[in-house]
Amino acid sequence: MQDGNALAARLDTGPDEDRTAGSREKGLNRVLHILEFLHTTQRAVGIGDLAKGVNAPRSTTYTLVRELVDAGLLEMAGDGNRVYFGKKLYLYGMDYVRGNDLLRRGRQEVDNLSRETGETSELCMLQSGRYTIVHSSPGTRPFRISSATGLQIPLPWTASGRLLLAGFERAAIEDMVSEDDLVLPDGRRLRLDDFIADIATAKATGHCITSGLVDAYTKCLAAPVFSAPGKVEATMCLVVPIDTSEAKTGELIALLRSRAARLSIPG
Amino acid sequence: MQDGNALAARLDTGPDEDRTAGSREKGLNRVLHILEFLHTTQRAVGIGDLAKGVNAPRSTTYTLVRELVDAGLLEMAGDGNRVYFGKKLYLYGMDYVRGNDLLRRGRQEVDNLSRETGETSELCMLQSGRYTIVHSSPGTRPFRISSATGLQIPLPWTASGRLLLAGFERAAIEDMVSEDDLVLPDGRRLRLDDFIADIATAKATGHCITSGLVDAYTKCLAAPVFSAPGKVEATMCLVVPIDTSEAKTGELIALLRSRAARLSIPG
DNA sequence: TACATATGTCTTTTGTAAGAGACAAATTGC
DNA sequence: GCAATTTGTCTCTTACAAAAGACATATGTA
Repeated sequence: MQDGNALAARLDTGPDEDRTAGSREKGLNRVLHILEFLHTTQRAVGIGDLAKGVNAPRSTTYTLVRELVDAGLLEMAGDGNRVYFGKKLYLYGMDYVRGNDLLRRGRQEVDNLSRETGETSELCMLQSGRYTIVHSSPGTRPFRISSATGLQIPLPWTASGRLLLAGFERAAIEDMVSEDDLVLPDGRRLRLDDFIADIATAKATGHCITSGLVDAYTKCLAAPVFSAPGKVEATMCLVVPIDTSEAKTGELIALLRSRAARLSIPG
Repeated sequence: MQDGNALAARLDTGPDEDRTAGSREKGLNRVLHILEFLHTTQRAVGIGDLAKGVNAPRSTTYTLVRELVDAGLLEMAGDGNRVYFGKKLYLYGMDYVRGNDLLRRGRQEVDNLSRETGETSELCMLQSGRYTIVHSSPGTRPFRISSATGLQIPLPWTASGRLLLAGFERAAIEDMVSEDDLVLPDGRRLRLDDFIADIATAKATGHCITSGLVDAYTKCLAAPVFSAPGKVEATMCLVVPIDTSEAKTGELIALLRSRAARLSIPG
């Protein structure tokens, strides 16, 4: 079977995830990798590069790409031998939005919030154990704090991450957080226990503030959106300069909390 | 979807093209059918029903659904045994929008147009040989003319359809239009030659108006968006009451044309 | 209470799709 | 000009995924 994979052998309990690529992968898996790869590149990619990128045989990649293009999930990009996401995915995505009150209203609230405050605002969710920026609206500051929609960031780097994990057991949290996730961009290393303590605090206070975690210049304020009592379904957050005054920060947190509460299912 | 329409084009060396569902279908095909099925239902579906809906074995369906849910393309809906589109599809869809100037700006223009005119406005494109409403913005009229985004309508029923086919040869048009497509909702039957003549007219005049085609109460005004000289990439259209005056119609057509021109690639 | 119909999981079989590799035709670069 | 690389298509083999079906619960309904 999995002969000599460099990674440590796992107890069979784990649904051992992300293998970069194996021999004779299932077609569907290859497709999932292709989509994920295009999501990370954020641009049209040549089929050859795509094959390299997902570590799949060229012949297989050609076949799959053709099928996906025929189905409309992918489209050939302008010059002719590059592919990117297709209209079908856009349509399915809109279906998702339509069927999802929280997302639809959340997008609206986020847009409002960033317009009112002038700060970058985001709607965040847990996406199969990963922190995901589902929608973001840039502030009006000259230095835009960029964070693309769909970006996946380690949970411990964010204020939202602390809130999103509020309902989980320690074991579940350990599963979702890898060793690497605890290392901040500047090299500092969080202790897992500290992180878990932060989560408890966030749960208790009903909001979370982190300073200078992903970068040295910003503070992140987050408030939870509940889908049921105690169940954090999403968070709204604001990204503000790290030197924002105490008073102003408090004001923003209050605003944020009230908006997030609006989105929550009453209960 | 390209399923068992009796009149599938046999131009290419189709080995054994698509049947509604054969035995031992490829997993990827099953997935494509599942997605398309969910798109038509527009709601969460039980796995059993899903299996019936796409005419796939239950065991296979369970397996595929689990994989898709794990991947985030589908999500289990609230009550527990229903599935619908997942966040990943939304994210990919947003990627598509981001990488597609025309769509991004087109959505904007459509929203503006319907706000300014009070009429329902739509952005339409050809989606693998099918007419597709890519974005629509409802007007302010009490009787909303509903037409969901992503809805697929036979090309001959629409004004946009006549413009979208402007660049194609007769043979290509015949391939895209089935006999059934020529039968209007009220039972009337268009002649293919008339339709093709309409297309030529639309191409020549640079816009198209149809009255009482899909229903007896509305008129549809459409203008082309060009991605290159002569190449119609999309259309913008307005849906107005059928008794809208000549003068008002002319006004709206002029507005529509100018907005569509804005979207076109200059050239 | 039985009786029927759905849900979810597993095991076994076999038809076939994924992959290796050869090939011609473009596209590069020197 | 001639190599070196990349692109797109095609053929053949076999590892393995799709399907059938048995099984153990639910859920419904007469």
